[in-house]
Amino acid sequence: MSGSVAARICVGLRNRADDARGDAWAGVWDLGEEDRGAPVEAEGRDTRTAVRAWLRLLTCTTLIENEIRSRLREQFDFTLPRFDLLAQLDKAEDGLVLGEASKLLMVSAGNVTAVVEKLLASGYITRQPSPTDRRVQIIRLTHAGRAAFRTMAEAHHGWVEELFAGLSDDETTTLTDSLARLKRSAQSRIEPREPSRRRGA
Amino acid sequence: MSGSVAARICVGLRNRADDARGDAWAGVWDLGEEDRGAPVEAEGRDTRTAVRAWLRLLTCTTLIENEIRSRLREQFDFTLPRFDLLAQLDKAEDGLVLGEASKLLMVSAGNVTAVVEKLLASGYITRQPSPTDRRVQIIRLTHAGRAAFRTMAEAHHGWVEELFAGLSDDETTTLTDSLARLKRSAQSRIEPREPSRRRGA
DNA sequence: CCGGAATGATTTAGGCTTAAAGCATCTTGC
DNA sequence: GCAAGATGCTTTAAGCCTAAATCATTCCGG
Repeated sequence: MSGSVAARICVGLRNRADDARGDAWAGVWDLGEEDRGAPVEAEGRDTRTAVRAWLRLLTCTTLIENEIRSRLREQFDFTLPRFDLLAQLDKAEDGLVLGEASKLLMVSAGNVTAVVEKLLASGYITRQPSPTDRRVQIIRLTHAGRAAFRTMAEAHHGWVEELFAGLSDDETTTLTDSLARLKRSAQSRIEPREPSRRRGA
Repeated sequence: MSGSVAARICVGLRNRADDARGDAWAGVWDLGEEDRGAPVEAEGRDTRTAVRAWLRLLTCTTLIENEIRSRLREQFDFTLPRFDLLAQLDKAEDGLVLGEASKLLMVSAGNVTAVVEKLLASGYITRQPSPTDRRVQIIRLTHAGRAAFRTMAEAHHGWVEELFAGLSDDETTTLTDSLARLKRSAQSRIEPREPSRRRGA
């Protein structure tokens, strides 16, 4: 996510804009009572509920992602996109086709090309064309890449546990289940986007 | 989020890397049984549970964020970071100091400067130094900016509801509450980062 | 008052990200 | 065979994002 956060409430504090890291967060959560033309429907089906959930989802993710990105940079001088790609490769026993990586990471194909270039330069992966289809490029972890990833992954694991430590196991599991349903909900409502036709349609 | 997703399972499909949009998602969710040196602790306190939750959180957010970004671009030719900044300004009755915007959006100060520049160019906001402190810059919505934001926000609202439509109100509310606790958990474990001292300490 | 420190914003260098265009290769229908 | 289209990757232009350096201003202790 190159995270970005939409729409939270927090007015003012004009003459002392600091201490936001401490307590200004407190009031940030309520959606206030502005009702910018989003009418409550007759039967009372939520309007606002979903938006509130989305904003919290986005804030949590951005918060945690920024922290992980920052620790990864400070402790390993490594970037999150590269780590993410290594993670995918660590799980794919016989390497990944670039297009697969693009889908798994939910980023564009051009982006994968760029990140791969960096990882090649550091010697963490290899890239070779498929023997059966010369359009296809297959990337694989090197030994050095796997070792580096394992080290970072262990730290990463610990960081995540630390950041989630305020939630019980049950609560975490419940959250995970809700998110699975949310993912299905969103996924089913996103029509597969056409890959940009050349001419005509 | 400049979204980026770490560590999911999904091996193979070497010779037909398509259809990932349909069903390849199905298996993507399990964390498999690789136990890369992350030992289950004696008393059975979770290890893995938190990481699984984090990965789902990240995937859900990236999925939804990408979709919203894409619709915003297609339907309004607008970017998400700019929309997010307008959203903050729409809620701040008497404008925002740049530093406040930076904290609310959880992005760096330099980034805010860049996005502000763009919004100034489109005439959606104004920027003026504070009368009491000439270091401080205050940004405000113009009428055009507010109108444009309200139009986009209404669409945005609808998109979010649509994407969450598979969850009941109760489930959505529960999710929101869990995320509030998660945010507190993470927040309390992130030490405020020093703003880079000049010389020495 | 004055100098050092803190604060707020901008600039800079580097990296990630996308959409769209382009190139190479493969597939398909005939 | 072969042309038309599909597919896989790379390139390009533009924009987002960060950390660190820099500049301007304010604050504070003396």
